[in-house]
Amino acid sequence: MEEVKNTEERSLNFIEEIIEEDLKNGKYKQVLTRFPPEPNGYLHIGHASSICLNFGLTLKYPGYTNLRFDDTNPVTEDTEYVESIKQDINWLGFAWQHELYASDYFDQLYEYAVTLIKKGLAYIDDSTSEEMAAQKGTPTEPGRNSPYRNRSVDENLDLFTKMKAGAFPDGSKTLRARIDMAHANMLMRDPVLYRIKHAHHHRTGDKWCIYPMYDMAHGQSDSIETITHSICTMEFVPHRELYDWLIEKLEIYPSRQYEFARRNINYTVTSKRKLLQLVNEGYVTGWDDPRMPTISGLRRRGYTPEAIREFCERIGVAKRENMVDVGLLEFCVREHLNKIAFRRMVVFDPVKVVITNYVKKEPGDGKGGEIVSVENNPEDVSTGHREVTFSNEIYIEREDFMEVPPKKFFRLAPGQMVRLKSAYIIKCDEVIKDAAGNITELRCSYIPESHSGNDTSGLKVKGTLHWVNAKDAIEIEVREYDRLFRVENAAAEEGDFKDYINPDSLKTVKAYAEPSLLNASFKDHFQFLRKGYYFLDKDSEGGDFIFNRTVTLKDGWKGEKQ
RNA sequence: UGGUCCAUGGUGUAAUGGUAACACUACUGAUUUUGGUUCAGUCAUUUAAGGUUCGAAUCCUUAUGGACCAACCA
Repeated sequence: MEEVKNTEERSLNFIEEIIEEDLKNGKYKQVLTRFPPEPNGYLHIGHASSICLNFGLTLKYPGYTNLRFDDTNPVTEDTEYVESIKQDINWLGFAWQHELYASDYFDQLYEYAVTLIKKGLAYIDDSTSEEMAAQKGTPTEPGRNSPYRNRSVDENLDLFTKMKAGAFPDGSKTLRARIDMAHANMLMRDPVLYRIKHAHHHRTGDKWCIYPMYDMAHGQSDSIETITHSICTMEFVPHRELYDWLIEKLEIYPSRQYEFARRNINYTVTSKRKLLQLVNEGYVTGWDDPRMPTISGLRRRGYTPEAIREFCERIGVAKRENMVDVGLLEFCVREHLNKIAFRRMVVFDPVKVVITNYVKKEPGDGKGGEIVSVENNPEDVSTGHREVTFSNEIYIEREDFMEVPPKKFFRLAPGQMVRLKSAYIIKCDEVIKDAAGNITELRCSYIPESHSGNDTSGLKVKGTLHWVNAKDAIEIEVREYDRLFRVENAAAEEGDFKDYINPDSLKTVKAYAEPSLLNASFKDHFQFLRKGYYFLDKDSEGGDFIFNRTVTLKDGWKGEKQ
């Protein structure tokens, strides 16, 4: 008898609940969302959450998602950012329905402003920003009306036309909504709708010298595109009242705004302002520095879109303050990379091992040695095997040998045996040191019957080491990255957040690798056995091979602590 | 001292008035030719106090704690 399949449906997040309700009661037939970045910086892991949410929703429900650049502030925006944002969204695996810009709507937005003026709901204010701030009041005290608040509709229309025509200098006038200077919501105290900026816009060039503010553009753009669910982060909650007010007064399509809590991740910062500082002040090499939490940084570091999407899925969507452990992101990337990464052997800090009783001459290269076969990925047998040369001189990791080993040291030590991955079991017979007492060489003997795959020695060893053949190992550069900050939440610490940067976030080392790494490409992710996951860096060129450490392997060994 | 939003293990989410669930982390143990992977197990009376109810994480009240709001930024 077949058991009833217990397909435990993943529970819905609060936005999905709203959508399912809207769909069920016929409020909408399809769901339209938008991802609205401002092209003034690169996308980061926090944006990935929003991207996965917005695009994910319309993959799950009928409808589509627009990409809309919120480009209403020409002085900070640039096409470089537009290009990087498009690339990052694509790389994450999402496709937008329409590529749009708030600046596409500047003419319409201007008409909306005129409508408000005609309705007596907006006026031209000559107050300076300081005067305006003084009039604004505080959260606990009401504000005062601007002396320009009661200009006639005709005068306002005339002034606004002249503003558009360029008759006034920057900052000399604004268009303000006429709402209520005593409103409990500070944003409703006659917010600025348009300001004068004689600045070149990345799309509209010099056509405009007045630009709408966020509140005058965002909801209206949503409305023009008939976005049904306009999803943003919690800091926009107070804006919702203004969002709704403008839609109501303008009598346009009623898009609705919903807010969720932005995701904070420990040991990093996700604020475009702070990330820009790190870039501009040289703390990192660029927006795509592998230490950056940007999508481009993560990509360069070796993260995969699958891992990032899985991460966003796992952290979910909610409204409460949060601080996600970066360990979860690392788990997600290890989980994916474990399935797809090619295993390779690389020795970082080599110590030479001479196998004194090894006399094989094959395969006849004159140096002695043989070829062993090593699986490319034990998690995926379809990836097959590769050939690696073995000889009487190899390198192993210096830390894999201890002259006086602690209790559960399963690696090499005098008189102790270990297996060399996919090759033989060896035993350490003698330790050679230089005058200063540094170990320069380990003399070992191997067990001829212990060849991997057809071991008849009957020996059982606890440890298996990675190694490279000293006679053909290639030299590579490895960039070992660690968390960018020493503290979980640098932004919340005393003083400048940059004081908490981890000075050891990058260590560049030389390492010795098996020659198969010469074929590495940007399509491949690697696991350097017993070390971590690595990805070719774009700085590699000519004969240079540079690898970024994506993440270490989980290390279950407690070390020497007894 | 105004308004708004939020409060469930160390972390992130679930439970939609009916036995607090899942994942990550951590710690045990098993398996392993990666101290990886895999597998098994351990870790909370839901911020507090009242109330409604046969029954409350869920509804109500109060308190407490946190976040956000006074750019011509978004």
